Amino acid sequence: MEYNFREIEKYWQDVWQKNQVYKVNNDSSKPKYYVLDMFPYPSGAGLHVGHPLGYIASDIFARYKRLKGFNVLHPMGYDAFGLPAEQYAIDHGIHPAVSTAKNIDTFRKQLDNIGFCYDWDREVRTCDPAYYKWTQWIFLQLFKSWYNRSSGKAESIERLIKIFESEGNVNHPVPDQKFQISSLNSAVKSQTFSSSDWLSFDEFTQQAILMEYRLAYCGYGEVNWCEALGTVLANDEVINGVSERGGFPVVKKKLRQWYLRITEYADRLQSDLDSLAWSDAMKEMQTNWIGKSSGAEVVFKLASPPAPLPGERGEAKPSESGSFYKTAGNSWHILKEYGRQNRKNPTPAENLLWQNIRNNKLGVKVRRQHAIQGYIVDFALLEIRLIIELDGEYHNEEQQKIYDESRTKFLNEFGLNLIRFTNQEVLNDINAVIKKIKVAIEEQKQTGNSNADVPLLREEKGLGDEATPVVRVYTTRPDTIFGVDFMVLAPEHELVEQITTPELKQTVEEYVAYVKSRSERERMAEKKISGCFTGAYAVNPINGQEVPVWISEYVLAGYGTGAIMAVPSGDERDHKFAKFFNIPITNIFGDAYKGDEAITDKNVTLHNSDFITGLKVKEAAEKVIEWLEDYGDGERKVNYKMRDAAFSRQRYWGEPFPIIWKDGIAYPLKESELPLELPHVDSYKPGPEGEGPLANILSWADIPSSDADPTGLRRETNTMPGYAGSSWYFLRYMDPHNDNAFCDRKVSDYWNQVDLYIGGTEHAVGHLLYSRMWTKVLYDLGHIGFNEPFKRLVNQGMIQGSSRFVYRVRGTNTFVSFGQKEQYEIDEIHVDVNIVDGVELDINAFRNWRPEFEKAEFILEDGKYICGTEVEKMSKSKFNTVNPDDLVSKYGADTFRMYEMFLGPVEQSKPWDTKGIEGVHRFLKKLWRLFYEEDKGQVWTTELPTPIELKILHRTIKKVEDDTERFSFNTAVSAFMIAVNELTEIGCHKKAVLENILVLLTPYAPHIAEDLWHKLGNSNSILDAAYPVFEGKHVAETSKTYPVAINGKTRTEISIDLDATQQQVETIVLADDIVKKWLEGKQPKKIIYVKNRMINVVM
RNA sequence: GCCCAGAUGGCGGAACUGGUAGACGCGUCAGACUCAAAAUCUGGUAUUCGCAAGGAUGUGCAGGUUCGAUUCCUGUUCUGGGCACCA
Repeated sequence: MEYNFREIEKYWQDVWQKNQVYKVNNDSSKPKYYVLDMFPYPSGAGLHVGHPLGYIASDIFARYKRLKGFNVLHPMGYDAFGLPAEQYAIDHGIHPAVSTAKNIDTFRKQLDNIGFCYDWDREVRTCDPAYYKWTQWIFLQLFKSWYNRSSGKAESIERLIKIFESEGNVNHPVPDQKFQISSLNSAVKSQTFSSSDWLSFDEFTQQAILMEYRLAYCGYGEVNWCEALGTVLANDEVINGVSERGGFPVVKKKLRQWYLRITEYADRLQSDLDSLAWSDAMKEMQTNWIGKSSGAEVVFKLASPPAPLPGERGEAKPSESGSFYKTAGNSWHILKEYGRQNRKNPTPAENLLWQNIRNNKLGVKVRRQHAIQGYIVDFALLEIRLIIELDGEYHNEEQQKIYDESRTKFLNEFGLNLIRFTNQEVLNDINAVIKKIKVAIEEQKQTGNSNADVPLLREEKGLGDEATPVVRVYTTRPDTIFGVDFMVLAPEHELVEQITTPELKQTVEEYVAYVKSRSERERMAEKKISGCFTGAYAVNPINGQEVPVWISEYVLAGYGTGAIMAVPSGDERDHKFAKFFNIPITNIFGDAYKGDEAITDKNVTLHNSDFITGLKVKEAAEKVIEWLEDYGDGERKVNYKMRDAAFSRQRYWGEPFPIIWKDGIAYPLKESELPLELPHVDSYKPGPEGEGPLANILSWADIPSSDADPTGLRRETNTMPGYAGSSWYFLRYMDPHNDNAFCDRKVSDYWNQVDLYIGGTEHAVGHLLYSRMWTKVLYDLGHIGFNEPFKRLVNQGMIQGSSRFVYRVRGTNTFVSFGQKEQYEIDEIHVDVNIVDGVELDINAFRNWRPEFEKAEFILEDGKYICGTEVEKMSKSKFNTVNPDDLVSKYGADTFRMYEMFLGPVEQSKPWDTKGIEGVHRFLKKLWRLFYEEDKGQVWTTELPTPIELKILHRTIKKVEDDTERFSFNTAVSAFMIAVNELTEIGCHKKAVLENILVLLTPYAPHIAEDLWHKLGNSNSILDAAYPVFEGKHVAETSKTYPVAINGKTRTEISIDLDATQQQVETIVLADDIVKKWLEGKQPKKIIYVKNRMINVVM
């Protein structure tokens, strides 16, 4: 009886299906284990050998866990929305739903071939309305929530509205600092409003404000717009500024877009990484993506240009925030300077109070000696409009009282409340004073901001200061502030136009236009230094130094404030920039700075830096931040590199947004109206102005008028991006048929987190961050009971394609072999790897491959045509894909599974090579022969095993179990081979040994294991057999053959008892002839003996 | 440019915690069986010097730490993945 794998595999796959052996229950007395694969995008090319690598690994682990007694959830589905299906539809006129369904069928057949243990009852498809109903539903939860920074979690927008109604937004500032509430009836646009402000706003304004808080929100963002194709392009589709298809120019265009406010979760996404069993590399990538940095935001005022002589310059250009070139009036500067002096010389009481209330100790920002409308107040809590005054000594009590009253009255008119303490009160019982302040703050929060007509205070400047334009820069190195030599703005910074002097206007505009034509990646990758002076100067707040303001593409608008203070002596890029443009460099590192390289070492002491001279980075940074906060010229700031996630696409094949627009307000659909199904279209052309194709379907997009809503309702015509459906699919598998919830809470409580997630590193920052965020939102809102989706993550490597090339002599039909290609003008052509044996082309197969090559002529070398090779991504267009079906039909699923594992560690990327598959196939045949031989028939027996056989068995149990646990599947396969080789060698055919080997083998080669298991007389399925238990006694050794090295070089081997002492070992070693020879009669310096490892004689 | 990973015989890889470098498999060479082939089996196979015994060299490259380094450290080269609209 020979190993007829085709028959066996077909038979058992049918039996397993009939008996529904892979069906998983949501309740079980066994412990649960959830093994998940990253589900595939069902591309038209079908499954290639790279796909199953991770699937086989997870299948092995799932089966292994099942043998170990777990209730294992191991599902599969399809990430079925996406660009390629739509592009296919544009090119071939086949509807994405049709081509996707067809592709899924192919994938399914291919997956079934390999014999996975998926519970297919739980399959999900993201493009199925029953599925995306819940994607839309979760989107609505995001839309209807905001992130409460006080409680640190997502909460319902209803609650936010209640807060606004009762206290305005003083305690919950707008997340986006750039946002200004334009409807505020005030000379000063602001981010802060009171409860009465809120109540006075019209619905449009209220909704616009709420939009600034929603976790899913609408804003404006730039897209790649290709006028010629009339469509928005993915970054992928843009190459060097032109479209991949057709090579048409691509420009940036601003469009209304949906976003997810993932930045609010930055901190939690960062800190919760600690709880995950992911590789350090993966955590590091996410950490770097989130990019948390702490530093300072520093306010640089723009230097006023020299006062124009009368008549020399026309009217100064007024700006929106007041008149730009006009000074604010002399009194303001005098007051501010006066305040500054006061701060430098505080009274003891002031100082004590300041130390106790500074820096958010009250939860409210406090400024001291702050100028407001002609007065300097001692402490100003501008956010909540509370002033704390500390009275000096009473020279004239009566007069002081009158003065205080008038001052109080005056400030009250500006909506400011006052509390007052005496010096004595502060000095005698500071705690009582703090207590009173806290009470006042609470009261103020409850009742404050009642005077809606009064212009709002701008937190950063106070009243009276509006006219001076400022640039805020973000820096992670505030300690280097004395080394600032210039400032650089991102070319798209909003102030650029305003500050550029007329002489430089044209140069700046040209430079900005150049930068706009470049992608962000090109800008970052650019080695050449470029930039442009604006003609403006900014004042370093710390030393009053005026520095030139430049623009350059190396400063990105999206990061920090889009502006940097450049410190050439302390930053590599700033240094190169200064050298390139000959900007004088201030050295703040003394002798450490040699003039040719910036000093980025953080252990260097600062020089030439006023009050931080002599300090090191950390301490100096603290002092500078303190100084900036004291003087109101900046503040401590935590910054993230991560940006909010763009969540809309101008495409057809994605989830429609359950949103209806009316008069510029987004209204969510009711839950009962979900799913909002994707309408059928016949054309995939984009809508006018770059909107998605849905905009063309007026019958769908424009909602018919009715009496209740007479006009103006229009559906959102963008669709959701690919990662929408994949951000939560692991939850749907738990409860895939539930029509009342995305997943029943009881069920998600049972299955809980994914215990093992296997997928590629290419998802390190996209999918893996988004699904973490969605999980956290669902957790915050109480829909699930865990806040991380994937407990353990294993990254499978990429199987690359090994491409083959032929070389056609240009303009002919002649092909030259690899060795002679240098002698001709040639075109390199990808050739199908399946018609190349190694590097030798099958010439006949090539002629038959495509009609155009039918009459091909060849110039051979040594009678062969040798192809060129290159390792590339596996893709249909490169003709380097290998179809697993071919291998399965030739060698069987068990061989294929084991070979994929045998290739190397799952985590490692490697090019595919089919060559070695024979070896694995031979191994399975050899295994079979332990049971049955062709001529003899059954050879297995029921004899009792010998100690040596048990040793082989138990060594294998240990090795395979350990290797499976640590995902070292390639070495486990090797252990099986060793076991079978050894058993063959000693002629062991005993059921007692072989049966156990079969159970160990089940996860790897389930078909042959099940078949032989039954042939041994078992009637139950091996899938639920008991995993063999390792017993150390069978493998125990009493002695070991030690390698003996002389001076670290192995010279001989000596067998020594394991319980020998150092003394005994030394005696044995020194008595050895070879050791004696190498010692040449000398005494060894020392003998290193590591038990069970090695011996080293040092001379 | 930035972030992450990798580099070991002709090839895929092994060496798990700093302790015999090359397990296992492919390929290849020699042999057995055979009219022959396939299949199967046996033996050799890092490079190099040597008839052999034995020696030297060797884990991308250059250094360092250590009795001992594929493993740790510093620098460097190349390859792969990602860099926000491919999935």
